[in-house]
Amino acid sequence: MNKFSVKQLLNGALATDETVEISGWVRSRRDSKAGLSFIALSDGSCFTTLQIVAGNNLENYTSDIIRITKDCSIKATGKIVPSLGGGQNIEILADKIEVIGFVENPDTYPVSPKRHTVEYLREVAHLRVRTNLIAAATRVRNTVCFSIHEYLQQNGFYWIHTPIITSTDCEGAGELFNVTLFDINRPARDEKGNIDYKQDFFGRQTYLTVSGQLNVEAYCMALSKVYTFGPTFRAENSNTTRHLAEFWMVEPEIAFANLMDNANLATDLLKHIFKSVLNRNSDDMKFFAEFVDKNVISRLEQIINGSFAMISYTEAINYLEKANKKFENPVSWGIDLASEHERWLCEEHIGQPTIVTDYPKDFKAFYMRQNEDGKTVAAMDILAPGIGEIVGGSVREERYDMLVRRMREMSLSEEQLHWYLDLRRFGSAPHAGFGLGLDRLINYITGISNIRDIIPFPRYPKSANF
RNA sequence: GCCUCAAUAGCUCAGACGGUUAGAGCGACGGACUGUUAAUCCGCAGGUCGUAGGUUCGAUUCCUACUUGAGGCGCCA
Repeated sequence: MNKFSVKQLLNGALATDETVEISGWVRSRRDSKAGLSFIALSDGSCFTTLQIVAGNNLENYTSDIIRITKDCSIKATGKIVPSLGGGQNIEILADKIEVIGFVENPDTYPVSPKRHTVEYLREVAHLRVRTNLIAAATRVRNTVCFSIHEYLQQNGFYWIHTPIITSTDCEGAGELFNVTLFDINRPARDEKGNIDYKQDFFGRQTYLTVSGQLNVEAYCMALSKVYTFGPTFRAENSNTTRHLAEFWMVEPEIAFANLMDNANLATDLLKHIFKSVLNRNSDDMKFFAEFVDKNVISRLEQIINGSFAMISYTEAINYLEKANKKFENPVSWGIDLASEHERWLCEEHIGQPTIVTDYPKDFKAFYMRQNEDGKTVAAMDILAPGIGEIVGGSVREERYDMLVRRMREMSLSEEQLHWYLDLRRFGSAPHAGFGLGLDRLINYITGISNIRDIIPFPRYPKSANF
C-alpha cells in the first residue's frame, strides 16, 4: 500500500474510494455517541490536519481509540471519502487504526491542547514544535532557506562553505567563542607562564566564526558571485528579542559591483523570499495573520509590489533632527543610530523596511569602502519595522593602500589578515556584499516577535539546554 | 553588561493590614449529548505559593541574597 502525507492527500493525490495508509500525531479526538470518533491527524507536512473517522466497529475502539490523547502517534489505514461534516472536503474512513505510541500522563503532558505562551514553550523546546505556532514557523523557515538558495542559484551564485572555525579575531563583529582542546584548569603554558596556544589543536588560538564574509571575499575574487549560508556565533551577552549566540546568516558577495548593485540584490532577494513564502506557506501565513499579527500578509504583499525606501544616513539624520519627538539619545551628524532612531525612521516616519546608506566611517567596519567625501563609507543597512537591522552590507575597500591605512587607524593586525590584504594585491576588483539575518527575517515574515521562537533550539546567554 | 518587572495547580492568572480548610479559567480525568471540528453541558481530582536565609508568637504574604523568566537599552544580524 502506498504511503502518503497529509498534504498530498489534502491536495488530492488520490481519488476518493482509494485506500491509503497514513501516519502521524493526533492533534485532537472528538467522540460522538453516534458510535464514532473524529481524529485530527497531523504529520507536519502542512498546517491543516486530516480528519480520520473511527467507528466503534474497530476492534480496538474501546481499548485504544477512546484512550487517544493529543500527540499520540498512530498509523491508520482506510478509504478516502468525501466528508459528511462541514470542516473539510475529504476524510479517511478508517478500517484499522494502530496506536504506535501513547502519551504518558496526559494530565501533565507539557503541550496539552490549550493555548500556551511562547515563554513556556521555550522551556519544552523539544516538544514545542507540536504546536501550530512553532510548526508553522518551522515550515516558513524551511521555505525561506530553500528560496534563498533557489534565488541565488538561479542567478549564478556559488554556495561557498566558509569555515566555522576561524583564527581571525578582528572581524569587527563582536565577541568570539573560543575553540580549544585545552583543559581550562591546566592549559599549556610557555616559559613565561602565558597560555601557549602553539600546543593547542590548531597550533594557534581559534574561535567560532562571527561571519563568513572575509573568507567568501576570497572566493568572490575568482567566482564573481558567491554566498555563504550557515550558522555564525557571537559570544556577546545580549539579552534581547533579536539576538542569539548561534544564528544563521546568508552573505552574498558580488564582484565588479557598487552599492546600488548590492542594494538591488538585497531587495530582489527579499522580494523573492516573500513571494515564495506567500505561495508555499499560505496556510501557515493565514495562521500568523489570525493569531500573531494581522498585517503579516499585507505588508509582504506591499513590499513585493512596491519598492524599498532608500535614504542616506545624512538624510536620515536630517529627518531625525526635524522629528517632532524627543529622543533619549541626542541626534547629530556622526552618531550611530540608536534603536529608537531606527524605529522612528522605519516604523513611524517611513512605515516600511528602509535602506539607509553611506554611514560615517567612524562606527563602521574596517573593510567598508571609503567614499569620496573622506567621511563616509559605502555601507547600506536595511531596517525592518519591529525588528531593526535585518541586512548589513557595504562595498568593500578594494584599494590596498586605503585598506591598510584604515586597518592601521583601527589598530588591526596586518599580519593576521595578510591573506585578506593579498586579495587587494593580486587582481583586486571592486566588490560588495551583505549579511542577511535569517532569523530576524523569519521574525519579520511571521510576526513572531522573539528570535528565540523561530529557531529550533535557541542558544543565548544562560541557555543551551536541549 | 545595565535598568525595570515577575515567580501561587500541568498551563494562564487572581489573592491575602502577616493569622483556621489558597481561588478561577483552560487542560486532564469521569459522565451527559452530538457527523464532531478551539464542540457544548455537568461533575471530580489536582498546590512544600521559585530556592536559601532573616524579621515575627506565626511568613506563600515583609526584608536580603541567589536562581530562573520577561521587557527595555547597549553590542549587532
